[in-house]
Amino acid sequence: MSLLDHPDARAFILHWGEMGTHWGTNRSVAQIHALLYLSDRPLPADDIVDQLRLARSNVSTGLKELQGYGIVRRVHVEGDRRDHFIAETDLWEMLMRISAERKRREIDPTIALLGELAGRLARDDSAPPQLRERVGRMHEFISTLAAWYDQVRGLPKPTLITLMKLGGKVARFVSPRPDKHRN
Amino acid sequence: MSLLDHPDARAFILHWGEMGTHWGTNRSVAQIHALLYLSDRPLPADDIVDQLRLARSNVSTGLKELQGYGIVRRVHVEGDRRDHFIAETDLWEMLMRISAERKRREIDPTIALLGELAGRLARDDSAPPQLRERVGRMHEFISTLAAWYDQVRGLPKPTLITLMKLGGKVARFVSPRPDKHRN
DNA sequence: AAGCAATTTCAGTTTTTACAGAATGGACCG
DNA sequence: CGGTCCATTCTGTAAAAACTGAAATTGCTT
Repeated sequence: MSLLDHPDARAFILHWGEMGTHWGTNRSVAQIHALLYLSDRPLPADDIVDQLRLARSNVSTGLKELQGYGIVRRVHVEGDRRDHFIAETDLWEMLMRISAERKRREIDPTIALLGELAGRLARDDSAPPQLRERVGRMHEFISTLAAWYDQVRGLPKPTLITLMKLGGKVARFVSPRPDKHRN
Repeated sequence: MSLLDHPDARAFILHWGEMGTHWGTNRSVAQIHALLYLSDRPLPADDIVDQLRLARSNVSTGLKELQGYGIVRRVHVEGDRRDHFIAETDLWEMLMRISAERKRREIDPTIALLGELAGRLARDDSAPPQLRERVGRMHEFISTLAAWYDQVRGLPKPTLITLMKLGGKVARFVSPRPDKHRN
């Protein structure tokens, strides 16, 4: 008896798949992830094929991608030769891993490029001034965000959760005198 | 003389366009945005067409989308009947608007759906226990993130910038005793 | 080391998305 | 009002992405 027989599980998986298409993967990958997230036991690729009606090859690729993000892992199941897969169920962990990986793949190279452009423009007298300024600001801005992310990411999970629950109240701790920095 | 004649401007726009494809819009929209961001004066749609070599219709659609995110606005230019457009140059503002809009369009409906599913599952005795639990957790998790976002978003910009620069040091303010909450 | 089961890779197809050009709509001017 | 200038919407096409099924590879098992 399959999870997908339950209409709410089905709704979850369909929605998750749709979300995927807006957030950087394709439907299949997100659906595979959703299915594994809901499953209470490791699933072999074939089960995923059956439940989601995808081609075997597609599932293989999807699993590889999910493993690349570190949110799915292969496990061995007693008495079965086939690989089985389980999803990370700690949602903090999941979020952290996805964001770390996307930063690595997309943000870091962007920062590198912006740094290069900003550097060159700073020395280029013929460059339009607003070009120099705007590229420079973009570089600085994204670098600042990235640095913040790296630091916060390093905090212990319980601290993060506490901070999160604090919400806007963290503002109490910063001096009410705004600095003059402008981004 | 066009911005795109400058190789660094060109590189910026091309890269930004590429980023767009990974972060929820298409290349054209992101390129239009990049061009406006770099421009020191309001541009009419025709100029965008000429510089980026896009169809007029495409530029029209792209501008509409960017205005939908609130990061581009129409301005009137003295003695010219045509609409002109400028991009938000405050990057904080830009980030805030994009994230607020995406939350509104994608996250909020997801929370609503998850709430519905979680509610129904809680009452459904026949539901597999891990299904109930996992959907419930996902709902709780995303709701918490969203609430955090809404609160932080409301803080004055200078406070946000200060907090950001503090980075991991904010952790100093939270008691080192971890709570037992698990997400 | 041959045979089998499972997985991955690859080439071709389908589906989806982005785009151009044509057609339509609307404001302003004479 | 009729014409011109812009902007937008619509429709078919081109480009890109996702997916399939077949072939190739890996690696276990005897």
